[in-house]
Amino acid sequence: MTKKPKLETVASEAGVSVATVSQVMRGTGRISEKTRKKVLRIAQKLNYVKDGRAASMRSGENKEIGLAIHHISNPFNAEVISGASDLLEDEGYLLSTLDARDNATRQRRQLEAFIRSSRGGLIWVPAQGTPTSTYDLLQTHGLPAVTFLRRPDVGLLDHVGIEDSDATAVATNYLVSLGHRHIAFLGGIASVAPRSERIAGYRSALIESGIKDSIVWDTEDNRHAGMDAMFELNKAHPEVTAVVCNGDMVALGASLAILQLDRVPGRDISVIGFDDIEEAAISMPRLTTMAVCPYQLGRKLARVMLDRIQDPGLPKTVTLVPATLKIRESTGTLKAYNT
Amino acid sequence: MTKKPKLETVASEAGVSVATVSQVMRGTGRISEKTRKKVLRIAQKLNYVKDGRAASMRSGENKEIGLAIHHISNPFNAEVISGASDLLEDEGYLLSTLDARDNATRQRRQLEAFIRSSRGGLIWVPAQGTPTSTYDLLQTHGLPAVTFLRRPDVGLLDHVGIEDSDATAVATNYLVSLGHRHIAFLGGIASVAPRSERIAGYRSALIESGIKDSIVWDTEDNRHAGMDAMFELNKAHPEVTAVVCNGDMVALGASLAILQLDRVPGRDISVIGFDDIEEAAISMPRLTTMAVCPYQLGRKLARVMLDRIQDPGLPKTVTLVPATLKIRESTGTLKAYNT
DNA sequence: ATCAATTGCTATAACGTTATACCATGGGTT
DNA sequence: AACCCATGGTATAACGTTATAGCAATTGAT
Repeated sequence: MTKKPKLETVASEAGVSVATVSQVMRGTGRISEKTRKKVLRIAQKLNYVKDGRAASMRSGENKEIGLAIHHISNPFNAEVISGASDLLEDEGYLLSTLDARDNATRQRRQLEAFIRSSRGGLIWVPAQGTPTSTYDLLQTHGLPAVTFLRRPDVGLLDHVGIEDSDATAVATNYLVSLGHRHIAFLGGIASVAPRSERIAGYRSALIESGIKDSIVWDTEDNRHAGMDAMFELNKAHPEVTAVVCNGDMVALGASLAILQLDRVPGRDISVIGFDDIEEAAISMPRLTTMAVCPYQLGRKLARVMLDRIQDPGLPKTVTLVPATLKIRESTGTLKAYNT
Repeated sequence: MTKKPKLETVASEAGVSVATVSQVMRGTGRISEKTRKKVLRIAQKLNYVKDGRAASMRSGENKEIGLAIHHISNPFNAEVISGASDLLEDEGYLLSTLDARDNATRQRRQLEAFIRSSRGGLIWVPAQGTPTSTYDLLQTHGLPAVTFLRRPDVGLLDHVGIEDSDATAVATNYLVSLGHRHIAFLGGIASVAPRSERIAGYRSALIESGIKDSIVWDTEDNRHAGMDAMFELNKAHPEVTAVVCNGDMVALGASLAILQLDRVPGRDISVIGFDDIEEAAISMPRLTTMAVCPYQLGRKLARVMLDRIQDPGLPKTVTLVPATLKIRESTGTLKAYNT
């Protein structure tokens, strides 16, 4: 294996200076067509790839941007990543993903590594219990950052999220319109955004309809936990005939629990999800949900990130995308015997 | 926002030289306890984080390693990532993930970016149709690399995979032992490893049992595609009473299709998966599958990567982990009227 | 023939680390 | 006093790029 080629290697082989080679590689400066061709040919022959560390150090540019999120396996998140990645790649950036599994300490370490390598930007969902010192860290190092889904109290960063409160209110109102009176909110742990806002939407819808009973039940946002939680919820509150879920994965888990209790989602107990992941349209029964288009959300995220990189002086922006009710079979009118 | 602090900033504040600060930060050299404490205190105060680009450039070390995979949203892959990430973090490395969505061109671009930034190492699943030039690229630049799941023909890299052929034979034999005679293989596209090996295992098991009928049906490896494919398969080959799937996601999709045909997986048609993702244990019906522990697989992968980094001269290794049959409800004996 | 402008290229100083070599100083031993 | 040898530091040259300034030629206008 020959030594890794650098500018100098190419330059001496081509009989020109490193400056010339550098300019050829970047397509800048005034270079005759003849030497340009020659340098390119030799660079290709030697398999030359520039050292991005040196380049980025000198030029201050870095086309690698990071995305730090909890639970990449969540299909919603995965689609967001696809959307962001597609748009960024079109602009010559590279998106790499970190999964902190919602652990603030782990996330801190990961963000430090990002700062260490002076990444071009960061899109992130703050992990649960993120201390303000982490926001400070980003601030002092001037890393262009956009938060996603969870909006921190310190509003120093750009943010892209969902109209959580409105959407959850719409979902709740829909269940009320079907005749349900005992409606629970299921999913999420602690009161991190956006869960707290969703609960607010849920509560305000109930109050508007003159329903006093409000039941909020904690779970981690995955299928298994959602299933277990639904069992518990049903045991503790058998009167509940409808649940608004904090995400489709929880809703799918809840549906599973209902089926295992020999009831049918949408007939005996109504379930409404949030996200509209691909599986929602093919599950049994098919899931009624508050749909947001995660792919488009990802693109929006990338757009905000690019704008921030291009002009760090811009005022901070907050973008909230709406969610729309998608009615399928997991919801239905309240049966007579349940009233 | 203050300027980004560097060694010099810390040094002048502490009244020492940059060399001293550098040594303190790395815990090398001879430094008195007194100045050590002082420097550390000031570095902390200034939120100093070293520039990894400069450090890595000078020292030749890089503690960032990359994982390039198709479809991070696949729960199996996600668990592998967790396992690898945990072990690597313990050793002070950072793992970031790239999703090429099984596109060779996209993957090529991503790997080039990795070489540009001289990452410490690469764990990857070669995308479908990866040209040999991509392997060459890794070779010429000496990037320590480990392939995963899909073993390239050019055996120049370390590899960690699954005993695909054996496992699929075990699955097929189990179905035969339940009385099934018309068994199909469902999932995967084209003949990339490990699918071709799985098909080999499936075929050899059939031949051993004296069954001539072998049906291989293509699908992308996700739930939706699996469902659609099962519909088609059933239409084309209504005689099939059992399917061996190329992954749990396909198997879950197939189960869904069977249910929608008003049949029951495990009673009318047997379904057997591969991977044993978390959902397999809670789906309806619960999925019989060839279980591998993806988390442990991830750790193994990280271990191989670290060994390779530590000693690039080591002979290349190939590790194949076994899969074990986990019997649940999606498989059952052949009913009389089906023979 | 003179001056100005353009073309094509090069020399060189950064960027922020780390590795190496080196230099004081202050004991202990003879 | 002369020596050795720790101890606790510092100065400085890399690492591989890019940005800037500048220098010969060549061309074109007068």
